[in-house]
Amino acid sequence: MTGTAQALPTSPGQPGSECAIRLVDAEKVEAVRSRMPAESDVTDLAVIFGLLSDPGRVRILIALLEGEMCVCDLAATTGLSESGVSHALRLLRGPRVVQVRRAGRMAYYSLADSHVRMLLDLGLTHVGHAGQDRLTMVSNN
Amino acid sequence: MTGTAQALPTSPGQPGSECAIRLVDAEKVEAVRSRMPAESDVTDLAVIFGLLSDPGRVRILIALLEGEMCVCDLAATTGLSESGVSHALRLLRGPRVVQVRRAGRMAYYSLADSHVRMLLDLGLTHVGHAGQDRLTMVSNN
DNA sequence: AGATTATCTGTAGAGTTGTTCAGACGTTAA
DNA sequence: TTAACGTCTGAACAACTCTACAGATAATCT
Repeated sequence: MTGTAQALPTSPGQPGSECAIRLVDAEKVEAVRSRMPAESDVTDLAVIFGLLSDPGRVRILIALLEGEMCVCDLAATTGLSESGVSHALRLLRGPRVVQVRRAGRMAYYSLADSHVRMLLDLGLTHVGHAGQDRLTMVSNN
Repeated sequence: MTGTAQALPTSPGQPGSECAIRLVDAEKVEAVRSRMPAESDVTDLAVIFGLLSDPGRVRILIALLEGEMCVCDLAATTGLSESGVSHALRLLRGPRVVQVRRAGRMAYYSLADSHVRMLLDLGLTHVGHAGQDRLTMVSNN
C-alpha cells in the first residue's frame, strides 16, 4: 500500500510533491504527529491494556483490589483453574502489574501498580458497575 | 456466579475435607465474590480494554484526543493504511468509543466517550509520556 | 454519462492468545 | 525417607486477531 506513490491532486500545498499519502488537513496532521508519543510508549500502553483485555485476568485484578490473595483462593474467587490463574499471574508479573509474597509453599499476590488500580476503577465506572464511587464523572453513552 | 454451593472448610488446613475447591481464606473469598461485578460487566470491561490493546488503535485514539479527523488524515498521522484505519474505526464505532460526522464523501471521526479519554490519559501517564499532566498521581514502580 | 474520490467491507492467511492437560519444582507433614 | 500439597511450567490445540488485498459503495466532478 505504501509503495504505490500517487501525486496529490488537490493538496493544499506543494505542487509536484512526491508524497504518497493523501491529506485533507496537513496542518493538523503535522500538529498531531508531533504530539504523538514515542513508538515504544504506544506499544507499552497497548500491552498494559492488553493485559486488562481478558475477563479472567480482570476478575483476578478486581479480586486483588481488596488485598492480597493466594493462588487457590483466586481460583475459587474467579472460577478459573489454578493452572489458569498461575498462567495469568505470570503475564501480570512480567510488567510488574502484580507482585508476589511467598510464605512457605503459598504465594500471595497483590497489586503492584496504582495506575492499574485506577484504570480498573475507571473502567468499572464506565461499564456502570455500582459500588465504586471514588471517581465521579459524567456518563456519556 | 450464583449457583454451585459448596461446603466451605472455613479455616486453613482442614484435614479430611471433601471440598472440590481448596480454600485458604474462605471468608475473604466469599467477601470478594460478593463484591465481584456481574459477568456481563466484566466482559464489557475486557472488551473496552481490548479495543485499547492494539498500537494502531491507540495511535488513532490519541490523534482523536486533539479533535475530529477524517480517515485519510488519520492514516497519514498513524502510519496505518486507510483500509486499516477504517477497519479499526469500525471496531471502535461498535461500542460507541468513537462517533462519525459525515460531510459529503468525507467521514470525520471523534471520541464519543469521556471515559476512554480518561483511560488514555491515565495510561499515557503510566508509561511516562510527558505532555499530559492533567491527572497527577503517585508513581509506584 | 463516465471518471475520480473517500470510505467501507469481505476474505484469506499469518500470527497471536487462552485453555487444558500432564508433569515439574520446592515446601511441609507423617 | 516418602507422601501430600501449593504453585509453576511446557506443550498442544482451538479460537481469536491483525493485516493486506480486492472489490464495493456512495458522493463529487468533468
